[in-house]
Amino acid sequence: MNKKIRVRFAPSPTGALHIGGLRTALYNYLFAKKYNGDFILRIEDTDIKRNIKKSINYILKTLKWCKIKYNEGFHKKGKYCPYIQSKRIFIYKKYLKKLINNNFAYYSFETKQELNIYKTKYKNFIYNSLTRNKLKNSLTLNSTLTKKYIKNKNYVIRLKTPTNYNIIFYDKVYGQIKINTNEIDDKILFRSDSTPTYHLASVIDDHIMKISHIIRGKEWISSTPIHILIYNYFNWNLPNFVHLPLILNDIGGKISKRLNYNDSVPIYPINSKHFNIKNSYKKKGFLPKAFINIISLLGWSPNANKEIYTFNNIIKLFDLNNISKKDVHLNYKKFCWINKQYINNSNSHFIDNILLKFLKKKINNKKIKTIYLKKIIKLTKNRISLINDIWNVSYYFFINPIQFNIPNYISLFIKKKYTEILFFFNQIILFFKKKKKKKEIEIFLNKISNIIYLKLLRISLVGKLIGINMLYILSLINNKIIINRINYFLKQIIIK
RNA sequence: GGCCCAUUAGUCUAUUGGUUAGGACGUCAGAUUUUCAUUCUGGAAAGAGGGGUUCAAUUCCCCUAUGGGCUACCA
Repeated sequence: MNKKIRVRFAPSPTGALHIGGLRTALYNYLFAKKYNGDFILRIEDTDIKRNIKKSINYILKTLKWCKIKYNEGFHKKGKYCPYIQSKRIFIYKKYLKKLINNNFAYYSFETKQELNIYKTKYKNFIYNSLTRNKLKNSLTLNSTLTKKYIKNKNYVIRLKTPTNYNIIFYDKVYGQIKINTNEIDDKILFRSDSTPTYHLASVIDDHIMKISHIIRGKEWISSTPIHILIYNYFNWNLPNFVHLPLILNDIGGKISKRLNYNDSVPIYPINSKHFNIKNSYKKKGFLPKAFINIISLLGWSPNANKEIYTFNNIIKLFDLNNISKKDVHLNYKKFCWINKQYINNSNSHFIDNILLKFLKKKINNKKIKTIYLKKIIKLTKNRISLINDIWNVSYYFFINPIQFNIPNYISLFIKKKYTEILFFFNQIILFFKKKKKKKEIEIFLNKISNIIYLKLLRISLVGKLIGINMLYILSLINNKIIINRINYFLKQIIIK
C-alpha cells in the first residue's frame, strides 16, 4: 500500500498568486520533499473567460523566487504531458462519454436564464435528484427532443447525484466529514461551450497523474463529495484529502474572494491592466528565505518554541498532523520581525550585497564609492526589518535636510541662547575647515558637555533627532557638506 | 435561508482529561543608546457562554453565540 507520494499545485491562471495560493504550493512542496515524492505543477485553465495570459508566467516567477521547485509539470517534460488543462480536453471528453454511457451523467437543457428563474422562484433551489425529474433534461425528455437539443448544442452535462445518500470522507486535517447528497446539486461537468469544469478535469487529472494526496484550501471541502462521486463512478481509488485552513485578510474575509484582484497580496510585482498593484512582498524588501519561513507558519507549527527555521528544517519538521484547523489572520508586524532576524543573522556578505545594490540604485550617483556605502550599511543595517528600509535609516548620508524637526524644548533653548549657539556652530565650522581624523572628532565631541548642543548639531545634519552615533555621522559625511548643512540650518533658525 | 467547518491573550500558536495554561509578534515599564532604532530585563494579557459525562475538563458530548467557507455553464 506504500504508494509513492505525489502531490500537485494546480492554480488557475486568473490573477496574481496571492499568499494563500503560495502557502498551498509550499505545503504541497514540503510534503513531497519530506517523503521523497513528486511535486507537480498543473495549470487549470478550463474557464477560458477568466484566464489572464500573464498570470501563468507570474505564477512561475513567484514559485521560482521562493525556490519552490516542481519536478514535473507545466513547461517540463513528464509522463503525463501536457500539464495544462486546456490542452487535455480530448481526454476529459473521453471519460465524460463513459459517465454518460453508464448513466452517471446526463444532458441538461435549461438556459442560464431559466435556471435563474427557478432560483428566484423557489428558495434553495437545487438541481438534483429531488428536482431533475420535473426539469428539461435527457432523463425526462423523449429521445427525439433530446437529440434535437444535443444537435443544437444547447446543453450542459451534469453529474447524476444519488438520492439521500451520505457521503462520508476522512480529511487528514479536519477528520470525518459527512455530507448528504440531497444537499449538493448535479454539478455541471461540461459547459455549453464544450469546455469541462474544474470538478471533472481535476478529478480525471488527479487520477491519471496518480496524485496520492490532494492538499488544497478548505474552501474545497464542500465540493469534495462531488469529486468522491466521480471517483466512485469510475471505480477509482480515492486519494487522501488534506484541506488547509484559510488565510484571512484584515477584514476577515477570504483572501482570494472571487474576482477581487486588489484583495490579493502579490508576492512578486506585476504590471498589467489586470493587476494594479504596486506593492509586493518582494518589492517591499522581504527575503525569499524569510518569506518561506513566514508562510510556512501560516496554518502549521512545529511543536517547538521557535520561530526561525531554515528551509531544510521546515522540510524535516513538516507534518500534516500539525496543521491547524483554525483560519489564519495575517500579522504583518511579525512578518517584518522574522525578516529582520534573517537580515541580521544570516550570511552578512550576502545581505550586504543586496543592500548595496538597493542603495546604489536609489542614490544613482556613480561618484559615491562602494567602500563608503559598505561602511554605511554596516552601521545601519541592524536598524531595519525590510531591505527597502535601508534608505530610511541612511538617507542623511546622501541628501541634505531641508526641513528641521525641532522639539519645543530645543526651540525655547534656541531663543534663549541664540548667541551662544552661533558661537558653538562657528567653532564646529572652524574645526571642520581642515581634514580631521576620527580620533580628533571623538575628542572634540567629548568636549561638548551640554547635551542640547549635541542634539542641535544632530538636527542640523540629519534634520531630526534620529540616526546613528554622531561620531560616525561626523566622520563619514564630507567636511564641506557638514559646513554647508550647518550654514543652511543657521539661516533657517534666523528666519524663525 | 440551507449545508459544512472552526472557536486558547489584539494576532500566530503549545499543552489533547490532573500544568503556577508555555512560547512568539504586538503592547506597557525599566536598563543600554548624548537622540532615534537595535539589544537586554521585567510586567499586563487567554481557554466564547451555558449545560452535561468524570474524583477531575481548555481537552470528551450537547445547546447557544460568534466567525468563516460553500450554496455559479468560477476555481
